[in-house]
Amino acid sequence: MTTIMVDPGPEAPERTIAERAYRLLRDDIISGDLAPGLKLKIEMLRQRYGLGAAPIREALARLSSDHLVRLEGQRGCEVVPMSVADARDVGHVRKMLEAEALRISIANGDDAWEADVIAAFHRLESIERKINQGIDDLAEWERRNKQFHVALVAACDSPWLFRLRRQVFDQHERYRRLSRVRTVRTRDISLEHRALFEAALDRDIEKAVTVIGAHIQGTTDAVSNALSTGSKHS
Amino acid sequence: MTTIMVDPGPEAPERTIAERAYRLLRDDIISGDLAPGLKLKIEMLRQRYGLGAAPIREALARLSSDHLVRLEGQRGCEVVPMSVADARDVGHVRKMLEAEALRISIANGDDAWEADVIAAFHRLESIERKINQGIDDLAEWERRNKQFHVALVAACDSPWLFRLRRQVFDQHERYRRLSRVRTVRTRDISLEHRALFEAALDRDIEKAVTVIGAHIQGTTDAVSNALSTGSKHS
DNA sequence: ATTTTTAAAAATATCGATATTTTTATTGAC
DNA sequence: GTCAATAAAAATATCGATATTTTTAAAAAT
Repeated sequence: MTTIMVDPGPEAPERTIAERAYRLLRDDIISGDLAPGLKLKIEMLRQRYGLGAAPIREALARLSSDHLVRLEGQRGCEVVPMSVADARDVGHVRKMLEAEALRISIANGDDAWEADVIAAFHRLESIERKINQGIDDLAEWERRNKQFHVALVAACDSPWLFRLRRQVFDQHERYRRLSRVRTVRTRDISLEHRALFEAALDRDIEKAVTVIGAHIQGTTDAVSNALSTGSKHS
Repeated sequence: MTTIMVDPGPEAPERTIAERAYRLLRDDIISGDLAPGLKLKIEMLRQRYGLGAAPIREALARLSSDHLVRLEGQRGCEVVPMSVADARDVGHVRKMLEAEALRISIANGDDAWEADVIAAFHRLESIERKINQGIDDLAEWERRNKQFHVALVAACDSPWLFRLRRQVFDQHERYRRLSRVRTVRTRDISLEHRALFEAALDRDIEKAVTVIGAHIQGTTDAVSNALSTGSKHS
């Protein structure tokens, strides 16, 4: 077992209320339950989560450095707004980070890494099959999709690359979720995942990088289409 | 004037005590006044800065997402430790981010950008001359060095790239400062800066990317030498 | 009918106090 | 003398209250 231990990221066990608040807010912002641009009033959040003001404030401070929340001097804070331009920017940067992380991971990955990738892929495939049959569990798909992508880069022995990749992945996820509400699924993402999976296990770095690039670009395009067409109504 | 407006980053005008605390702590961590690994006790910080506990806690929360401070559940927090491995990792990622940002910036930069780069370069050169003559103002050098590097990538129209670049630059700066205490200056950094400056104004993207890569690698090597030789004593 | 002033309401940022948890020190057992 | 259990001290996390600032609403003036 050589698969590298990377720091737990924001997913450590919750020892304090502040951590809990951080997780809750984070999830709700990424999922869109707290809409982009929404003013985050402390009292409102207190009621929503049943937590005290102090832990919530701390959580908001952390989220501001994650660029999910915007602090504004003496006038509270808001969920970071979303835009087509930002979606493209996030896509571009994510492409770069994923590509580099994937390069390193494929070069370093050992047996345990392969096993994890295989497992994650199968879990993802099985839910994608269900979804194609009409059974709708997007939340679970989101989870497994994330796990698959994490598994691919898990052997990247660069904590910094890993961290930044994660941050930008989350940003991208927010766009994916925002646009999925409005869009019809047109491309076959399962196919892209399979291509990615096979390239990774073949240790074909250039192929894998090309595929992940196309994959991310595809998502980015879908997102910016959905956003620019569907932004007036709704 | 096309030079792109990028968000102020963590350098907005200070409207609250929490922001002030953030800035103070941040500067002290990057400069090394608060040593790597140091336990940050609230009472200690209260005394040090003459601020209340609540704003300090908020600042620490923000810094934890910047990865300058490590929160640890129910047992306070500490300045993120430093290591040779981390220095190399930071160097590697910084190289990648600076290169890409520089590519975009050189491609986009207009007259105003050129003017700013020229100005920043001259400011940096003049202090480097002074330092070579023995006049020691490292703090000012650090400031101008940072400004020069910012000027180079100022026309990078990718807020995300800009933001991540800045974060990693700060991390790298912490290592530079830590190691400068112990090291004799051996390479001629002014020369590297001049090469970078000229390549940028010539719009020679590949050259500029090569030079910045070597520049960062040089710093990284100096840092990891200083750290691995001088780590026992001191 | 705007715009400006003034007053009221709301929301934020901060403080001081307290309950909990962790760390340190002490005692007692083997 | 080392280890475990216990007690004291220290430090953290959280709450409730308050002072400040911003926003909203109302009144007055041009």
